[in-house]
Amino acid sequence: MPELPEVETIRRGLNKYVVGHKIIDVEVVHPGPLQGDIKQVIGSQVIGVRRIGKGLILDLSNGYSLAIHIKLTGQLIYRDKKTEKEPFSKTKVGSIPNKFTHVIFKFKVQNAKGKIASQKSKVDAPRLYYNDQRRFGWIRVIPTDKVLDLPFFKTMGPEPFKDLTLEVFSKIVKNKTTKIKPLIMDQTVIGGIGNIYANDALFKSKINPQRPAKSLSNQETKLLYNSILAVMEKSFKEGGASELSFVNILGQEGNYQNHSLVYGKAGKHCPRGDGTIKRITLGGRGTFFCENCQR
DNA sequence: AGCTGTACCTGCAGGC
DNA sequence: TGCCTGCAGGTACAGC
Repeated sequence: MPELPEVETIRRGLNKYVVGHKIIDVEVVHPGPLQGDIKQVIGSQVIGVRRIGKGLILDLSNGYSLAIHIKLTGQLIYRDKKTEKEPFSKTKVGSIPNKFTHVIFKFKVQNAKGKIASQKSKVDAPRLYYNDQRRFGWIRVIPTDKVLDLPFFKTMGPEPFKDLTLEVFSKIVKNKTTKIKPLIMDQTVIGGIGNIYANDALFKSKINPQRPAKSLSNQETKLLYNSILAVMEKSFKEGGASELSFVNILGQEGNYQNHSLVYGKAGKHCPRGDGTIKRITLGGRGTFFCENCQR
């Protein structure tokens, strides 16, 4: 499901296909996810795309930004003349647009010299489709200089591959009585880790998810830190995890779910030894681990 | 302050 | 077959 590697995969896709485009129209099929005045974005150019934790920010030339959170089942799918023949997932997308399409952004393309290329009609315009099956996601239209004041971004913790160094991670873990799995999934503590990678990183580190954070030895802390990076790097290579509805910018599935270590594998044989993967609930979330080798 | 439980939403799996 | 229930998840928030 969408965690740091999935959202980063989408960010890279937006950077490749959407940055530089001018928004000429926005079709609102269902206004549910929208907050703020969406008309505000029409006529502006997409000048950059950022990711903060599991959130995305499209910065526009008119001083506004689109802050987007796809939560569990959101999708951002780009289509234009060049990409319309690319195959996309039949099971996760089906057709474009579909009954889960809430908002459609329509663009003019900018050429290498910075000129806006001519577009015959809005019908042929390149498009970005925002789909969301469970409607948990949101799109906020907000002045760029106010984006980081949104509580979700303002409280975001340090992130793997950015400012979450081993030293920072060690300080987070040290002295905390909280159970280690809910702790690393708390976005205000560390940005970007969700259920799949928390489960797999703890399995890789042979640490029981119920352990109080402060019970981890220095060696275990380092091992967990490296495991978080390792499972996420693996996921980047696999194009993300399409456990639920995740697809990339072209509507294609990732493959990490076929390589996950323990997530969703209750009752299955432990991939490392003689144990069986057990499922418990921790912090209200499904937690998968091997009692035999995670201690 | 920090924790737990629940709401949000809807497709799907499982039970009868 | 088909209805019904419960479950999944990231985040926000109420309540202890």
